[in-house]
Amino acid sequence: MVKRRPVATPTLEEVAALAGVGRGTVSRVINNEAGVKESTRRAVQRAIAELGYVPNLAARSLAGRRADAVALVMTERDWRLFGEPFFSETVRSVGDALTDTSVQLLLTLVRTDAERQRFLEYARGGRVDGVLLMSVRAEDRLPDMLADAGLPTVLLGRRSGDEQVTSVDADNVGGAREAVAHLVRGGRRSIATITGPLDMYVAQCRLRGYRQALADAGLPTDPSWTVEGDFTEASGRRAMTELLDRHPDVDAVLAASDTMAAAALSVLRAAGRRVPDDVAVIGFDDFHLAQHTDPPLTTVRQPLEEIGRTMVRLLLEEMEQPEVAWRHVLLRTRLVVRESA
Amino acid sequence: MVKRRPVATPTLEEVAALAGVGRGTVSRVINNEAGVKESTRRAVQRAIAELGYVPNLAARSLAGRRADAVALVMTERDWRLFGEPFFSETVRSVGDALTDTSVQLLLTLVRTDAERQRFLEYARGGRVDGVLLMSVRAEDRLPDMLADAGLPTVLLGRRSGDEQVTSVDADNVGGAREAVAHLVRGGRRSIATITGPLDMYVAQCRLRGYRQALADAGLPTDPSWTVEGDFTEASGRRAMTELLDRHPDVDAVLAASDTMAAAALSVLRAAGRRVPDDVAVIGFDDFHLAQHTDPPLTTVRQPLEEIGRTMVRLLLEEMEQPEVAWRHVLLRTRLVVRESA
DNA sequence: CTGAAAGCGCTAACAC
DNA sequence: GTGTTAGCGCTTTCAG
Repeated sequence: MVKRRPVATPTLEEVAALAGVGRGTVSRVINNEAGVKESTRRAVQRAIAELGYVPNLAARSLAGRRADAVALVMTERDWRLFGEPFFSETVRSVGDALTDTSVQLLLTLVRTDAERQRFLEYARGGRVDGVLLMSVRAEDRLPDMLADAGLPTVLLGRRSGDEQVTSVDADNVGGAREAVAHLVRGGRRSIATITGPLDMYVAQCRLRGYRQALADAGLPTDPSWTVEGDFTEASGRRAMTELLDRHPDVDAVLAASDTMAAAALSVLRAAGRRVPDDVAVIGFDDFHLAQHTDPPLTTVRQPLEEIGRTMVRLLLEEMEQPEVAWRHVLLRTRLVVRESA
Repeated sequence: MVKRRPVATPTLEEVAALAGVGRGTVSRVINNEAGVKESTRRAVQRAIAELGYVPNLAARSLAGRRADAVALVMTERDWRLFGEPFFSETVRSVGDALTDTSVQLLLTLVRTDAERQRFLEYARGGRVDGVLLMSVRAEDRLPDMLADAGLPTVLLGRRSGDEQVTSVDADNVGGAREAVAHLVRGGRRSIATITGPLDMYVAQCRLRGYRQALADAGLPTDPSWTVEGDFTEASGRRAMTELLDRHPDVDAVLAASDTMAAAALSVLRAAGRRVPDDVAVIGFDDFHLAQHTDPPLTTVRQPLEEIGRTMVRLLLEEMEQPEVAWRHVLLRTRLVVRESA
């Protein structure tokens, strides 16, 4: 019924006194260091249990100069993706990759300038040993500020072609290229693409892959076969309508997101086209497609689990041995074929 | 191209030296304390800027005994709700409520026992000044352990009728009661309910409200009109099918979740019932209903924004002035009528 | 209004 | 193996 007053936390020194040893020894025990006689270790542990001792992390940080925590920053854009599998799966895999360490994962929301500033002080203030950032806007300097402050920093995706901060990304160029090559092999020749917002590097890459594949196949790349979308349902509809208008003979579409692929699909069907017999549609990932279309479309799948794992690996590496330069890791996508195109 | 080595962070002392003042003065300036001559304040700020000084938060915590951060814990159950508006809206409102403070919000995942233990050490170690917990399982002792450790702790929802930790909850009893009263006013007499898992307090409350309303109206409460679900689509279908089987004359259903309400709706329609003319359906919240049904059903809406705001308020209050006892706040729900039942 | 000094609780280096 | 000691960088009295 009555809440206990914040009990004065016992200190390491009190533990040492009770156990009849020095502070150093207690420190060694709680940090699981080797070189402590088994009997004394036991005595210390008993004292710890008896006192209900919990190490003061601020003191540990101050003396040991590390926080044993990393932050995963979600910016405004991510926030709207909160429910997206792409997002939650990545977070999950990051958590999984950290599960066997003593590193606490902290998710932080950075939506406003005030939050951004607060986080910057938090991170530069040493409360975390490293920072993971998701889908940062091209013009966002936060990653640079963190990296410049000497904090190990890893991005999911790159902001541009000459990203200066360590990053992990799916091989979007390769993925798009492979998808289009698949279409070509299936006999398609009139292949259009609905891109993402072209001020985003990921969208540029996917478009580049599309173009490369066409070039590889000796097919022309007329700009009229490319329509820019913004990853949303609405933009996908608009783009597909536009494409049908320009090129009634289109026989395949590469969409830069699953949402736009689904939208394209429904526009095509409404227009009386049969998918995939008449027109083939390929999107990136298929979280939404899996729910909204029947049958599911062929997709370029990103290795989300591996992305999270790799981000953590790079971060931990940089934490224990500061790298002089940034690194970029590209992970291969996988083409999941669900139709006989 | 080359990452700068972690620059040795300047300390408060260096700032003091450069500004030609004592450390105490610098401390007062960075903490915006009154009682510093304007000219010296300016001098200090110049030195801070020149050196790029950032306070070491570990040292500040150690000396000042506070972390300026609070954690919002997501347990396994929440995680599956990651994409749920109920979840993301609550997190958002918590973030908003904290936006004008200097308190950093940290979202933490607690899925496994290892993560749970790690978080406990993190929190008890003083890295946060308070903890918010979402939808904790009835048997979960984490909140008690935190509260016992003297940490201000606020729950979203209660684990049982005699919750011993401060909590904020929607008035589920009142909400269900109001919904059923509305049905009764509309002339319904054969009112069934699909409950949530009855080992969850929230489900018990909603069932109680249903029963109270029937009693209020002088209607009998036969157990055969109550079927237990688990908030999911599948359980809603099963329950509705069962109800139709038992009571073909059912003319209204109160479902303890929007998902189950949507499921009930589709089962009813498949059975040839007209909704709401023939059978009225009311659910709690309507994030899913809004997408999946047409027309949307009448719903009992929870004040999510207010819930987050209130949780933060209580937490901050307890942080600045430790309460002796826990408190519970119940927030009124709102019945959103979308049909002429 | 401001400087000096005493810790906050821990780690790590160094003796024994 | 284990005790001792010197800080880590800041807040907070307490003088002045």
